[in-house]
Amino acid sequence: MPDQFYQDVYDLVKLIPKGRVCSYGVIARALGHPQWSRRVGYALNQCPPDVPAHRVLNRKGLLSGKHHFGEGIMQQLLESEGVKVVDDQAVDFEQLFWNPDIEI
DNA sequence: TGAGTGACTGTAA
DNA sequence: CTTACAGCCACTC
Repeated sequence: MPDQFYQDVYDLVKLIPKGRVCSYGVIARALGHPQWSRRVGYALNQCPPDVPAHRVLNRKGLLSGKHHFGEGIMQQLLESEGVKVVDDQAVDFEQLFWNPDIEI
């Protein structure tokens, strides 16, 4: 049976604008489950090709999932979209942050 | 069934 | 401001 939460995660991540970033907890909260952040990570672990999971970071702006993308792939994707990454962290993370509750 | 692990977060110090 | 701890859910062995 399809997992609706996973689908909702994918749909929301697809809505993240190019060059913007978001966090697992915010996505979980936007879907009505503030404490399912770890589940969001598992959902993104399925990693469908049409889901820009590289725009999803942890709350510190750290590229938690870079290891799952491959060596340097996640950072390279972010850099190509204009998001500068230094020491596995997004520069101006707060400024680039995309809040689905407000900008949806 | 229970223990361990992980792409997390909020709060306390 | 950073670091440390506890809580949270799902999956695997």
